[in-house]
Amino acid sequence: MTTAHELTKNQTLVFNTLSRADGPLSAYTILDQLRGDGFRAPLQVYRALEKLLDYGMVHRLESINAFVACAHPHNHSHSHGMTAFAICEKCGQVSEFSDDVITQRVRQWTTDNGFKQTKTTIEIRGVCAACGTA
Amino acid sequence: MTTAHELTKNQTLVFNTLSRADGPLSAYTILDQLRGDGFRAPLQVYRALEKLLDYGMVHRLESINAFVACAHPHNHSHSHGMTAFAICEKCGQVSEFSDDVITQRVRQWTTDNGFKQTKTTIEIRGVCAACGTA
DNA sequence: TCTCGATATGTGATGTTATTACATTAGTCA
DNA sequence: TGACTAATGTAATAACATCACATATCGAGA
Repeated sequence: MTTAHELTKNQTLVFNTLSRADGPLSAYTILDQLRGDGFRAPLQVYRALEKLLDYGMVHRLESINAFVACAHPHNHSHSHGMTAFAICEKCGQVSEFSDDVITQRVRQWTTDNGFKQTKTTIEIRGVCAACGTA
Repeated sequence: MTTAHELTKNQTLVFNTLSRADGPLSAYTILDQLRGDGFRAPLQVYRALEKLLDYGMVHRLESINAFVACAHPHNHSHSHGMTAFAICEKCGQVSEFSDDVITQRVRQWTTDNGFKQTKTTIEIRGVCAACGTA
């Protein structure tokens, strides 16, 4: 299951950019950071992101149109659980967590309602502890 | 508590458009539907939506950049739990529900982590019962 | 080796979503 | 009236994402 994916050149560049960043980046920010490496067009970024999302190495934050490297790189122990994100609106930091009870309750609802789930987004917006006390 | 908000002309037009729709609409779709009523620019829609979101009469679906009239018109009191949405990718129908356990678990995490939550998004993408059996 | 097919890449144009900036209008109230 | 506030009108632009088409790269057979 946990295959180590061979990344292509562009995928590697995009993934490294996200890994080095200390918060989520938009596709266009990634593009700008990779101009020096020959990137010229948005599609180069979006295509790489698509694969990285497939591989589970990157997450998309729907509520801010941004992307972030997965916080649990080689640990897929939570891979059948849904991942939730807490996004600080002050500093931009994202905390990733997974809660079995939430996963369970969502599954409960989908089962009860015959809904075939493909992807679930859970994003909490607010102010993180560090920014809240500052 | 549940104040009936006086809606302005544009807010009323936008809200009625969303209410009549049998699924979520994008801001630009709303705009097109209201051209006959004098709407000319996106901002007219976005400004109305902003207020309607404030009033809790409309929800924004982050994962599809669209808006939908609240399914529970009367008691929109914020003290109730977080609202989750199941969005069918076949027919576009949205089911709105609220789960106390999920609300509880999210609050638990935010409390434990000193995160001051302002807004939470829970969106399930997939195929609804009707489309799944069809 | 050559050719085929699959995958990856390059590039410009276009489509879609959202905001900024500034002008105008309408209602409230001292 | 005048001054203040909320709502509206409009153009331009910013931000996010995809389409269409050309080219390149690489591995599996003939």
